[in-house]
Amino acid sequence: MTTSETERVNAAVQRLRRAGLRNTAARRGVLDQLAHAVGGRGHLSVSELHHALLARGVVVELSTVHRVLRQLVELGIAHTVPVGRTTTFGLADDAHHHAVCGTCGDMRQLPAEAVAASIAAARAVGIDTDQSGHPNGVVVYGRCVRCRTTAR
Amino acid sequence: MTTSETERVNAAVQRLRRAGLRNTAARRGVLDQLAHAVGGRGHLSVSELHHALLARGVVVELSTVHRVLRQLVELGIAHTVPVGRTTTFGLADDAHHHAVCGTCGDMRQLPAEAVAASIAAARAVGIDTDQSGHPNGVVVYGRCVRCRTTAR
DNA sequence: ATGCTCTTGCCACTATTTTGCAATAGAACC
DNA sequence: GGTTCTATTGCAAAATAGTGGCAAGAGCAT
Repeated sequence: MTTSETERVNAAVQRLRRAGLRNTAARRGVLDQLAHAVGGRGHLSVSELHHALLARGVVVELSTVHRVLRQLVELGIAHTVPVGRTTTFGLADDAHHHAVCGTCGDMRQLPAEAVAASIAAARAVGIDTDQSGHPNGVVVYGRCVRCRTTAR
Repeated sequence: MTTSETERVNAAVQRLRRAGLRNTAARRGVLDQLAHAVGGRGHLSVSELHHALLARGVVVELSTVHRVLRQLVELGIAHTVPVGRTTTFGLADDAHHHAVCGTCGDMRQLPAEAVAASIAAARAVGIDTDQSGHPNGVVVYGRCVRCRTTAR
């Protein structure tokens, strides 16, 4: 884990503490994984997260991972992106949005500027994204190059 | 059902026929409901669709509704928008995108122009939405006015 | 070190979607 | 209209995802 990852996890733990939540192994583990994942695919499903934790020796129940993630989302520390019928989770500490391949689930980040017009259009019809916590943000569903060239 | 709704359903049935699929009561029923729903909330969940069909006297199994919807999506006749942990379905015959309240599930349509920049940004990172069928399009997740003022 | 209370494990349960297989029903052809 | 071929549906069972209760266990303020 790089120092930047450590810092992000620490910052998140501080926010938990301020919300009156304790610094437990399960929460640190989940935050570690999320911070680590940002380098790669960016987001993880609950079971990916769970397996990664077990592989690292952090023994937690799947239901606990669900509970931890739900709290992180409520506090705005993590955010969700639905991919197919699974929900994926990522750290929400820098403002970004997502482009997802609906076929393989691969995901890329989109900078806030790129989606500003969409957010403005949504606000114009009464849907506001300027709320901490809760699912919010822009998701563009499409297909990645690989899935476009491979099969149909 | 208005004539425009009938036309949309007929057009969809033609596409089914061209794809070698039969014109069955279940498929017509689902298409009717989807065309009818566009006037209101726009999208329906599988069980909303199922209940609506039964209420109209179209007796079909829930699993059949699932199968029909999957095919419609594969053919690009319908498209999906994930809302919480349920999937909602709508007709895809006019190009539109969605703004969704993550709290109550309420949904508004966004015109293609409004989200063009987001689509371009996604394409720039390798995710292309110009594919018929399969989940595609822009979804803005936020909160509607009612859910913003009510509670937190 | 103690005690208060948040957290977790464990487990049962709901909700949603998928699948195999036999029976049924489109539609092309006679 | 009747026949035939095969896609489609009903049925039922199972896979997948997430939730909720409760007692045991673990943070953390003192």
